[in-house]
Amino acid sequence: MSLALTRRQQEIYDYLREHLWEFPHPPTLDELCNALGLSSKGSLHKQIQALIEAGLVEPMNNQRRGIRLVEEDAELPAEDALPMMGYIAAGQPIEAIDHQETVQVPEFLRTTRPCYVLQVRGDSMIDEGIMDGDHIVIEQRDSARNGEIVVALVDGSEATLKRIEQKQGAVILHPANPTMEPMTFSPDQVQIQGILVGQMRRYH
Amino acid sequence: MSLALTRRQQEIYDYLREHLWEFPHPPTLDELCNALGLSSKGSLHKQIQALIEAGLVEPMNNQRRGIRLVEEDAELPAEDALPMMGYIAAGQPIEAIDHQETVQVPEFLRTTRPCYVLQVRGDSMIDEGIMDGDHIVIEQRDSARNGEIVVALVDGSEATLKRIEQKQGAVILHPANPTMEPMTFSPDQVQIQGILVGQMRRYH
DNA sequence: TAGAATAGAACACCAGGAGAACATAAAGGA
DNA sequence: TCCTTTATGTTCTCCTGGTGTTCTATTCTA
Repeated sequence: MSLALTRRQQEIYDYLREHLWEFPHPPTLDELCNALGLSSKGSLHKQIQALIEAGLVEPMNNQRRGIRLVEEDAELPAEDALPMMGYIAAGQPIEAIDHQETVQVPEFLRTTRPCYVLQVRGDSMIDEGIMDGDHIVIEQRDSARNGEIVVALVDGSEATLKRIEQKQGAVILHPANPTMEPMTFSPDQVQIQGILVGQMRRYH
Repeated sequence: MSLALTRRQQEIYDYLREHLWEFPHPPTLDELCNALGLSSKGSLHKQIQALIEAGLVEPMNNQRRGIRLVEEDAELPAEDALPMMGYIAAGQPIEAIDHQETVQVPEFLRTTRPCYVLQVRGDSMIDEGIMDGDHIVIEQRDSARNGEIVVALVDGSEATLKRIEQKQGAVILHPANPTMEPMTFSPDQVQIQGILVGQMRRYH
């Protein structure tokens, strides 16, 4: 298979892959025409037909609202996927997500030890360039060196992402946000769950 | 097959291998002429024809789908690798790196269009959470919507990473650093080279 | 001097678009 | 149950411009 697509066919296919999910129902030809700036569904139908013959779109035999992409068959074995554990917001427990989810993480953003991914909520680390919505890669560990950014569980309930400073008999957690104050705890109040090793953000 | 290439044919082939990926679609003869500084597609066609006969370029028999290289079924280091083009520091040309280098980029940090990776030098976008040393993923484009963060070439020499605002007859580039001022240019001073679609940082 | 490369014009060809007409399925209504 | 309406997919034809192809004359270069 895999006939060579013309440029326009490629464009339309790209568009479908990018925007198809936005439609509440699979779109009609007219709706797609509208979205693509065409004024003749006949023309679009011809293009779609080509994509069907190329095996990229499921054939729709007179079905209505029948435009669907064929399943990306191969679930990538995803050698480079790490589990997405949930959301971390300063001062709250990590909010786990129910269904198993994974996130692709390039090799250089992780370590050789077990890692997992969290998504950040809130701006408590904004001065470190970690923003609301960022994905962060955490290496699983129960101890840290001073100056590392850690996921810490305070009093067994609140999870936070903070820079850590450990002294004799005290643990100080420094947020990276000028509107927040460092907080001091006794070592047995603070349980380290991992340290920050990578961060990713998408802009689109 | 495997006729000896003339010098010019070799040059063109080298160019294709190096720059073909930059085109959003396989380029037409006219586009390639433009890119190569030729003014006659007839001439280019003869050269391309020779490359086709040598088995290096996919034949296009009156089909209009642009110039494609035949599949180098060889290497392709990783499906998810993008070329690392060099360093970008506000106010300086992009510093290209000589040797070919690639960076692993997870799928959700890029788009379906051609992308590449730069490494940031300096703090000009620090309020956007983009810090010195970060890897950024750029989608190759020559236009942008207002509010997008772009790689812009100013006066043909200085490259910067800034949020763009385009008005009638003026382009304003907003740095995300309180110590720097927005700068206004005329549209023909500013050439957009791509838009920011992803960002990565390592902490170890 | 011969082959390579370029410019430029002219040509051939079809992808892609518009739009109309038709076919068919879903939804109602009587 | 049958007919009508409506929404939507399908199939046409026609046309245009973009795009590949071919040719010839000219310049470049070894």
